[in-house]
Amino acid sequence: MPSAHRPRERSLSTIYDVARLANVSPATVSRVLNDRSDVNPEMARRVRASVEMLGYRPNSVARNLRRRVASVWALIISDIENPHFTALVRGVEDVASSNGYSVVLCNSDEELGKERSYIDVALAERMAGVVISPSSDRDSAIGPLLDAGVPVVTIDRRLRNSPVNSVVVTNKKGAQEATRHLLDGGYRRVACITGPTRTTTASQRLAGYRAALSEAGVEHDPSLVAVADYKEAGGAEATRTLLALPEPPDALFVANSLMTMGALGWLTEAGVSIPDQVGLVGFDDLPWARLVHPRLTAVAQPTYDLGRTAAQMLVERASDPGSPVRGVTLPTRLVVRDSSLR
Amino acid sequence: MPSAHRPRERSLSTIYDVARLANVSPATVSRVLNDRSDVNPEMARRVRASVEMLGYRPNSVARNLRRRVASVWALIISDIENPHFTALVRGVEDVASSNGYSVVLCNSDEELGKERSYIDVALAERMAGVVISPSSDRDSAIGPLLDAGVPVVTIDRRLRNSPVNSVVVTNKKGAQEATRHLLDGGYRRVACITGPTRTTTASQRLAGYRAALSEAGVEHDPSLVAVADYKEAGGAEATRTLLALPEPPDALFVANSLMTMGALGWLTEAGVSIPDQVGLVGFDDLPWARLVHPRLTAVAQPTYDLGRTAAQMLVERASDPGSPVRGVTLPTRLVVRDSSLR
DNA sequence: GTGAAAGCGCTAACAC
DNA sequence: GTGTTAGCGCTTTCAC
Repeated sequence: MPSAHRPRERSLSTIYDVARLANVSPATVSRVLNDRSDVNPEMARRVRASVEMLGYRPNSVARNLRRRVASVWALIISDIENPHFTALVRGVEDVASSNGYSVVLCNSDEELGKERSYIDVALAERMAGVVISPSSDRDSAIGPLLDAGVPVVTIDRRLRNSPVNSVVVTNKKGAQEATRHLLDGGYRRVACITGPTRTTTASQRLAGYRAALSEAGVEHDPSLVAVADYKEAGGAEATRTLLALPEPPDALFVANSLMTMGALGWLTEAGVSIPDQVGLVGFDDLPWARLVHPRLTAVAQPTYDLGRTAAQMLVERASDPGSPVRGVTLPTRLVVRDSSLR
Repeated sequence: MPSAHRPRERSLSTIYDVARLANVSPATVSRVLNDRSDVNPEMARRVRASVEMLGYRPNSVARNLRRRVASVWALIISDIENPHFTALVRGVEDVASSNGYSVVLCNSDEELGKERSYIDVALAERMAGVVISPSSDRDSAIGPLLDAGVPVVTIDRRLRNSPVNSVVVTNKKGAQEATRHLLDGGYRRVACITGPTRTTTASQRLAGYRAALSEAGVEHDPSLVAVADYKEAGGAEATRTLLALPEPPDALFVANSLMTMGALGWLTEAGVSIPDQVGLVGFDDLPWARLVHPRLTAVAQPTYDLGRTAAQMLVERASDPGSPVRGVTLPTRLVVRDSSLR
């Protein structure tokens, strides 16, 4: 990792330049810039004029060093190409900006190494808070953040053994309803394609699938469970494997939208008719779910609220670091369309 | 904008703590941490052991203040929910990380105000570079970045009147091919739904559409051009308006994928048959384009390369600030599927 | 090769 | 109210 970091060429003006031009002390400039009331209006006017004239922009690096904390949050999501995660962003951003914070996004790509390096960045840059969808329920390295007293909230997924706030959805229940819906529709061999089992969403959705089977008195066939990577290609590959089974499934419950897209693509190209030969239900409802053929039945999640709630918990935690750890669970809703109705 | 920023509770160890424990000077610790060769191996060993023991993490804020530049890039994209922009991210990230930089994403949401505030953040945090898809070709406020000597590259879109590197695709040519394809297929009244005209992509794609019409000797009917917002709802609304025309179009060229999705959704719900009653071609090819019904004809873009190239130009610019301003244009490719073939 | 010391630009005591 | 001053944690001359 070469780092060709070199200082800037032109130098920006500092608070001292402004102070000199306005004929006041740097402290007064600082007071004006931070909207502190106890400044003579005439001085304040002069300061603002000087700021304008010099095109002065405060150096947050110096400010953060002095204040010991930046006014930026990191939002570390596990897959930038998954629309579910990008939809969360707005909810977080809205709450952040109304509380005076900026949000920077970091894409961990389901890789613990990248996740860790972004946690390092957040810590090293002294960011004011971190919202993270952890790539692993055990190995995510948020310890240093907690040690440093940085407010942390996990979103979409939980952490085991870590005392942090979290916002998730009813993963098990949603998966159970989806699977039950397939069984109720007369499908007999329902398979499940889930995600990396080190994520709580994957394990909970799998648990919901299993619960629906036993509730219906259907014997659980382990060969009908495939573990993939939450990505499109993984979903396609898992579908191929499942359909190649001696006794292939007649329905698929797929644990996220990208894998559902993969499954749908593979089935379509293989000429498997949906919902007749194979029924299909995915977790995550997205705009294109009603545009594909057949229109997809899916478990819808309140993504904006997920983001909003996580952000609110972060604000709460920042203002009262001693507040008890909470876990919020938001409801999912099964949206029935054509892919599961034969 | 309240800002409830308060200092951290627990305090992290500093370079002085490490120095004391290792029985060396802070300068030596700094040398070890920055991999400078001229340090006694035994001392280096002691330093590393102390770092380990204390769980010491360098404070980048202090480091950046001293070095006058951070090792982070800002990637300011205009719509986090547009898969085209999220696909760019990987290309930028890969090049960044192999050059020792981290990337933080900022979502400007096509709003100049948000864009400006993220530019402020990038500047205030002394970030090492900025890759931006400007929300406006004239009013984007990158001036302060250039004044400060921050390397800037625009991606996907260009800026008029600003001497900055840029990476774009053959917008006009791609749009022209798409429109020509519709005309060649026998469609006579081809409409165009474009994006905010203050973006170079929207104006170039519109220009390509017009070029194809005149090339084919088709008279240009201004009522067949709709300007929308590059978002799904806007595409649906524009489609509704166009189809309500006394002489409605028999084909649509739509300037981005989200609006194409909106158009497809509206047409489907209105019972308009594609491609028979109305032909449809979109700009941007996405995974779901082949899964929808009918399968979408689209102009494909080399998104990963777009990101990669922009990042490479940023590296180049950082190492040689005096290098001439360049504009790179990458090729698009028309992918013909069912939505345009009757 | 190593350490002492200055200083990056800001904020917050503290003195007036 | 306003100014003086110290210091946030690091890097980097400059002596040795």
